[in-house]
Amino acid sequence: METPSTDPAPVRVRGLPSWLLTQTAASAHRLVSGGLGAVGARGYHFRLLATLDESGPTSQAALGRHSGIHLSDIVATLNELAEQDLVERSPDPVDRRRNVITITPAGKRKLRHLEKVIVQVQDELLEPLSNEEREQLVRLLTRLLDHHGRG
Amino acid sequence: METPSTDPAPVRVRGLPSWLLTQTAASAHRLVSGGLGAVGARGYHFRLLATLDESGPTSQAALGRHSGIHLSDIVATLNELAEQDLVERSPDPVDRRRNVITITPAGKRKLRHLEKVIVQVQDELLEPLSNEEREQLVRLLTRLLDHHGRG
DNA sequence: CTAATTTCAGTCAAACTGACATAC
DNA sequence: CGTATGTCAGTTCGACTGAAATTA
Repeated sequence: METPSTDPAPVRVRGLPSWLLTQTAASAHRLVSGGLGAVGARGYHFRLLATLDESGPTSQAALGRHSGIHLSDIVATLNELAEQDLVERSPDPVDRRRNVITITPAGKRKLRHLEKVIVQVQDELLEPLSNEEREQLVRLLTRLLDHHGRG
Repeated sequence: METPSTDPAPVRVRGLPSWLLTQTAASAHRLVSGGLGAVGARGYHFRLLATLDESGPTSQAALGRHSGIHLSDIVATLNELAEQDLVERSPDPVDRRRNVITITPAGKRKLRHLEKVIVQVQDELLEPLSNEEREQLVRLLTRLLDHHGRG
């Protein structure tokens, strides 16, 4: 129920980059989930709304390519967003396989709200680091991400 | 099935530390899972065996405190490890609530094997970074982890 | 025919919750 | 009594798989 008050891990584990990454990611996930959950959203909702807002109306397949979210999850997440009238699904007249997904005004409002939450969470997450250190971390992680994910 | 060949994320998302962390952690998890999965293990197995090897025979509750794994997951993971004779569960004579968990010789052999796998994976994970950068990353993540996780 | 798009029905690992029986 | 321990059954989120139907 509550945080146990002891060692995070054995020596052979706690120095491992992969462990440090997954653990700090778990912290980040706790913070993000907490923040978004407090306003009835979760990570995929934010990521999809942000992707959609940036790309303009698109197909679900394109949404998948631009968000890094799997197509099957796109379908499910869009169902949830559409139910709240944050996005609109309409058939594409020029290609009848496709749906055109559009973010609604309510969706844009929600997105702006979620963005505020997310920004606050970043600050909580990075609290112990100076500005230079934060930038350093972002640069290092970006390099790792650029390298993998083209695999 | 295969990697989509496009943008990882929209601008408002791809600079977020929380997103970078969870995505690099996902890469790390893919690599670790792949490596461990190839020898029939997963993260909890390695972490528990390592914790156990370091602490010597202990109770499950202590194991939970020292590994950062939830008690309920400890139970399930120990069931799996015991089934493969990598650990032994025996009742504690001085406190009959407790089980004393001991790593077996086979468990130690397995642990040594898993360690090799894990070390290789670290190198794959950090490939694009210099040694100094790797140390930097480890320091920054450790600071974050020390800060959070104390509640 | 092949290829792209959407949908559905799953799996999986990790983290976590709540309840319960037992023993200290 | 309250607290610690072990067990079980369950959820959540994110990532992922496989298959099917439709249309280009």
